[in-house]
Amino acid sequence: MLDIRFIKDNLEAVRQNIRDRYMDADVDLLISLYDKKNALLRELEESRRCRNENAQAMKSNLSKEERSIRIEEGKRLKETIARLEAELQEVEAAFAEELAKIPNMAHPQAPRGKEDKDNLEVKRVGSPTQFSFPPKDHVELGQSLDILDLDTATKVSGTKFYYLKNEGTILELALVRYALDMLSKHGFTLMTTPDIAKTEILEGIGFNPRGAESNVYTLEGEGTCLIGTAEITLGGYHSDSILEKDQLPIRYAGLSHCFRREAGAAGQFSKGLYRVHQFTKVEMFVYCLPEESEAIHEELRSIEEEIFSSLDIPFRVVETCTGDLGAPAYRKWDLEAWMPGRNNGEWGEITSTSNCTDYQARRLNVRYRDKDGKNRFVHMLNGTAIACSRAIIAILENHQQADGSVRIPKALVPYCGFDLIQPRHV
RNA sequence: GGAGAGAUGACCGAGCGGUCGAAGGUGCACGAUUGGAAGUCGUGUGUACCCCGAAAGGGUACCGAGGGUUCAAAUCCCUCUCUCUCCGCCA
Repeated sequence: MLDIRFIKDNLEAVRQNIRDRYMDADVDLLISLYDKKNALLRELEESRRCRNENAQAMKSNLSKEERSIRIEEGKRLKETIARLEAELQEVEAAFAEELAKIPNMAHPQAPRGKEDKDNLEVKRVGSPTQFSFPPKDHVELGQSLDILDLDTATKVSGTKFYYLKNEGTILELALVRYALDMLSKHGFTLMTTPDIAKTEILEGIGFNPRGAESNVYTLEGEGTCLIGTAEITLGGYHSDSILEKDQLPIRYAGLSHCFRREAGAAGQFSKGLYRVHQFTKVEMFVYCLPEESEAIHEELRSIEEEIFSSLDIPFRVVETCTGDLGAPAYRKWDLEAWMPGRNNGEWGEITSTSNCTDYQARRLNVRYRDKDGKNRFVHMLNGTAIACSRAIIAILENHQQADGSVRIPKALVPYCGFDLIQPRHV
């Protein structure tokens, strides 16, 4: 969330930002709730002050009559306070709800636009793979290599689930280990995180677990959810704490499963492994000082580039437009890999890195102590190292050969223990 | 899952209806003493929100969390969470 005082001081900028993001939030309602809340708070505090004064006065020796007058006064105040407290609670809840709808401010350079087609290509590494034969898509390849089983997963678990088999299983583990080794070299602390988190943590990160369009699986009667990304568990790790300034930046690499409902995703490209309900991901997460977050954001992007360059996968980098940023992000870059099997060759998102500045830290209450002794909110950033399912698509489709086999990228061979996957079915 | 013990400020630890934002100690900061250091002495030392303001200042809340009793709760009652010990179960 944003700081209400920042909003008050920058009303027009906040309104413009909401328009730029094509979001639905009512700043004027928010401000009127804030003013109402404060008026009630003042009234309540005044009543409490009277109550304390009254109680204080009763410590001394009083006559019977005086004492009973005081007690009556106390009873009256008690009722007033109870009434005001109930009213305040209501207004505060409404205020919090509106405040949560206000998105983070956007980086001045973020392209203004509504949808992903308005994203700005900023860089290309490699060029779309050329084939001397008609390339297959990863679903076909996965079946002929006998490393992927979608049909049985549909029977057992439903659509958008999958089994990895044989070399597919190894390939996923190899990707995980490869990413973890690389992040370890870059100074990240490795973690395997829970796959479940409390609703309040989800909300702090900026997810809305409830509501019809929610992408989150909630667990019945638990107040918990299946996580959609380890960003949640890594961002919640230091909630309600004050970090030492000299321990920043903190870099975590989190391995977790990710669960997404993907309800209403029918119209979007969803063949095979691209849009699934469960996948495995290694996520980068950084807590840092405000003044270093922009540089660290670049660092996260360059690590993502390093990973996919070293896997010999052609990709481009796009800067996400305002309408596609999502509420918590100040700035976001996506890496899109070339996917030869997708609509006869298309770019498809494989990673994403966001600088969320202090938007998440404010709600999760993650601070550090500054030189002047003041507690300030940290900046929080996240980025995908490897999302296994999509990385597997990119590897299979780009590294397929005329005989139907798939070459394992050199960097991954030591992790796989094989350099080629050969067809089992014809 | 069952039985018991506990949760107080940066830390240790007292308090067990009104004199408690909270004794005492440790730590930390500043000052004095010293050639310097140790030591000693003195002073200060939480967070959040609201009001006012140039600054100073004032108010409210916070003693694991939530609810209750009372004119008044760290203190009494209820519920929950967490930690520790023992038992059970288990990968």
